[in-house]
Amino acid sequence: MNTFSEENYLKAIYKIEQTASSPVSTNAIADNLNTKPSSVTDMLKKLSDKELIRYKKYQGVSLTDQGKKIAINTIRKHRLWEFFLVNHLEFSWDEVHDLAEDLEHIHSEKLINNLEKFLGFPKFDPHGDPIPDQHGNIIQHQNISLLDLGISETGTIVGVKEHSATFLKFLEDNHLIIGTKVQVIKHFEFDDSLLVSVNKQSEIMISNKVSKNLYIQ
Amino acid sequence: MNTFSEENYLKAIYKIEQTASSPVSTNAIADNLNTKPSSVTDMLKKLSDKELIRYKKYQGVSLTDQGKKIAINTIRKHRLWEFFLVNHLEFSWDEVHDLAEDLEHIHSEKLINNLEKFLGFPKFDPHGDPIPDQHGNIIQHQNISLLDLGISETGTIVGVKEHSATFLKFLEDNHLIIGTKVQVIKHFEFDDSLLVSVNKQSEIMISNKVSKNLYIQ
DNA sequence: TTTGTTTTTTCGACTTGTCTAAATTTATTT
DNA sequence: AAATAAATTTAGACAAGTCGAAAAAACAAA
Repeated sequence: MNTFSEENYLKAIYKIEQTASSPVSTNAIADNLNTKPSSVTDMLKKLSDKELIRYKKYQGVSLTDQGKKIAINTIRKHRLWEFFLVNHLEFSWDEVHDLAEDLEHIHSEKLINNLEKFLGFPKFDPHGDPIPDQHGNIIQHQNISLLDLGISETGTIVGVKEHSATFLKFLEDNHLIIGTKVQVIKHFEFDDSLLVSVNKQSEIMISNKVSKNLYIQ
Repeated sequence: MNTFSEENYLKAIYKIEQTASSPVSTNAIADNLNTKPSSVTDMLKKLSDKELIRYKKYQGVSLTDQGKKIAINTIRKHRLWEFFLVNHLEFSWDEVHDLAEDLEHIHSEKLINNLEKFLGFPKFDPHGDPIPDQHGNIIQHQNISLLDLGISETGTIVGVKEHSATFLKFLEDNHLIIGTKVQVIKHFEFDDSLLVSVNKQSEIMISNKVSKNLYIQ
């Protein structure tokens, strides 16, 4: 069985692999985990010995199949717990991350599989991120942001790129939650802000920073 | 915030205080936690520095109000999680202990209070142990064992003293679960075994070891 | 290509929690 | 009360995970 710390490193490497290029650098991991490069190097040796990553000094790392499996399973737990907290325990989507960060390290396959069944096999967590199934299969995001929409085109909010509590609170305050129908009315080129119609009821000005962090379908 | 280990020590001290006499000895704690007396001494110093226990060398320990509060809160979490696992996630009462032992260390008051509400403010866990409320109040057990019942007296099983999986499985196999009505038919003095009527339907021979570990009301 | 900068690793150190072996204190027994 | 036994503590050691400072490697640039 792996430690909390090992799981966090594997998850970080997985996430960096998804966005940036492989192999993953020591500094990128340190940034992601708010730890120091020297600590990362130490852990990389350990993970390499366990054959959870491929690692050559100064060359960066990539996950092995086994490492990837653990990373995805950890993400699966995280997202199922988030779903549980929001849909059954009255948590809001901006306050579940840290708690799920702890719960994801509870080691019991039976627990997580039974929880998944109890929840009705949800496919997406409260932020619209896909929940991997028992075998590690994930529905991949399209990653179309609101910024990609042309004038008068419509879409539905299906996820967020940024997960900070402040951003999520902002969205909730402005009724830009998952499932909301939006239509781009105007695009102001000088700052890439958008005038958007929300659920055909109201209109709102959205900054570039917001629109690029909203996933649409 | 306290570490997992600190919480386990406080819980152990609390449990020993309940059964045996105060002050609690180093060896008793070591036995309870399957650790060595020298490790216990180290931790006692730490807990004493934090004023969670009263400790004088060679004199044993007792919990301070603050230490007791943490111990009870940890037990509260443990029992609420057990209730959740058995009543919502299809776990049986003999397989939840170790898992709850991990979940009880998740640090979030909101989580546990919302879980309690979701569960409908249960008063007893799956083994019949009382669940402390948010303020640390506990319904105290009567601790009448089946062995205390006289001939032809009846009672209802409300709890178990022993929590091992083997004992719990034995009880389940023999339909001696919480809520079962029992009546003592015969008492065999040579080995203190009992012939017991179960739910007025069947009769079963029960050894002394079993009867003294069943709580009745 | 030689110098300078950034990235990464090594080294020694610290914390937490554990252990064994030895020393000390308390308890028991004769 | 002295001797023995039991319980407890001390001391030194170890593993995990982290860090800062310094060395080494890789990269960039003049």
